[in-house]
Amino acid sequence: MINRNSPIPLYYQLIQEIKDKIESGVYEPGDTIPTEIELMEQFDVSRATVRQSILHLVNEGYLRRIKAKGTFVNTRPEKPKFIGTLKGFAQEMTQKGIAFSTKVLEKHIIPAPLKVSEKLNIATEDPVFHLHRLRFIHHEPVLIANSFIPEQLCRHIEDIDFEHNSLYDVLETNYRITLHHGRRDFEPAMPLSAEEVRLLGISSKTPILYVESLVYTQDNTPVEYVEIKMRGKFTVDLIQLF
Amino acid sequence: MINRNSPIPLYYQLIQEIKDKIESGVYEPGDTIPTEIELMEQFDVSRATVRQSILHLVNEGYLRRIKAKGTFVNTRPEKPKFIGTLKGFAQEMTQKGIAFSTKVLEKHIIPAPLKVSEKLNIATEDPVFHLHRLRFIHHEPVLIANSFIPEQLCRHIEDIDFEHNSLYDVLETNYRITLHHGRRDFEPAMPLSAEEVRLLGISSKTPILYVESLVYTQDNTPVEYVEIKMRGKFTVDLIQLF
DNA sequence: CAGTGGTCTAGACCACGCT
DNA sequence: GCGTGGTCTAGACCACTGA
Repeated sequence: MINRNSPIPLYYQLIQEIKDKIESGVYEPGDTIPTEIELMEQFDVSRATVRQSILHLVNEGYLRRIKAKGTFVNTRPEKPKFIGTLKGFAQEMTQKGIAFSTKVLEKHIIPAPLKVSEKLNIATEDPVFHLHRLRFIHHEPVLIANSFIPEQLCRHIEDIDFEHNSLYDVLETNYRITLHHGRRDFEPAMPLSAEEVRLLGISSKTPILYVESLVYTQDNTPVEYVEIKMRGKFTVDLIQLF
Repeated sequence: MINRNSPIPLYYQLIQEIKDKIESGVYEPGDTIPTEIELMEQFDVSRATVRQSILHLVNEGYLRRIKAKGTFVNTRPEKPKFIGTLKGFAQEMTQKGIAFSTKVLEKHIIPAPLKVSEKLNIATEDPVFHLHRLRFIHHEPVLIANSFIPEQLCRHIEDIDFEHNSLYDVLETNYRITLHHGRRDFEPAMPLSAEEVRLLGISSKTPILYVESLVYTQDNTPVEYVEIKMRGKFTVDLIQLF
């Protein structure tokens, strides 16, 4: 079951083995999985390796450990309540048949600022591609996006015309980078700079929506970190306390 | 700096050391911390112990590691955007000067159901105290709460009168359990059972607010898992896309 | 008392970034 | 080529649970 000649680390293979058995129902929620000793023998690896695998799965919420009792299977973590699709602005608009356009404000390789380097898990000052765009719907400015991509993943991307090409298309087509998953954080905010107010054509007292997004490839490499500021209004009916 | 006679594990002492230096600014965001080898020598522990400490801090977002480059300090994670206070219903109401009352529907030690055992990090079927309450404001039923607490933490709690005592007060006063932090998840829902509809005096088509809450002591021991269903309405002005 | 997970040590080899 | 973190081994002792 475990292949020692594979370039895939043993602990990672073991994670997959256990995950598979959980997802396929061999191990059911509430069951204990085999003890560390048993797993050592089954897969002929050291205890430290077994522990590395198990602790990883505990961190991901698949398992919980109780001292002197065993390692228990959790119910599959529910999907996040609000799942968005991993679409870019262009895709979204095209799909809805909405006319849009893009103006590129900035397009350079720069040394990664601290915050960006943290998000992309690279060293501060490592080169990143910075793409700063203003996007329009029906000729109305609605959205400012600041994207950052490690330059290592996309050499010479700064030569591409992003007024007529979508970023996600370019990543997929030119660099064979397929985005796999990601996370977006939404937060209401007030415009921070006069430039934002000017670009979006709003008053400095208009609240905007601030979105931070980080997307990854299948193997969990961070690809794009993007900060979006957009205007508009949105009403949600929530439920209330009193 | 590290005390080998302390009952506190070495790796945990080391975590505190590093965290302190981050929080006090000795290590600044973007800096590298000492290498694993250097930390081994500084604190005279093995590399595995150093790694255990560092990986813990990576998991908590304090550090990030970049192979062949080093271990970097992240900017302090911002506080969650919406911080609530860790108050119970009774405290909240008293503070606002609102008249409220409580009816206990159920009060027993039971074997922990699967979901509860996972939340409280105990084994399924381990004994837990189950408290099922209906709470009123101005004699109107508004809230159903199902609380679960590991029985090990609160022996004989089932003998206490919870119509005139608040749960959090009892935990603090009788059991010396001080709640330290927690998390609440809010979610709109429809009433699931006829009982809920009846108890809350609502129609089965009225949406309700479903809240899951898990609170911990300072040392991260889960104390109370509670599921709340409440009625009411709530309007939030969010910002909107288009 | 045996078995579990929790902690810890002292080694080893590797891939990778830098210079 | 040197130094970094990444992976891995083969031991050890402990505290706690449950029979």
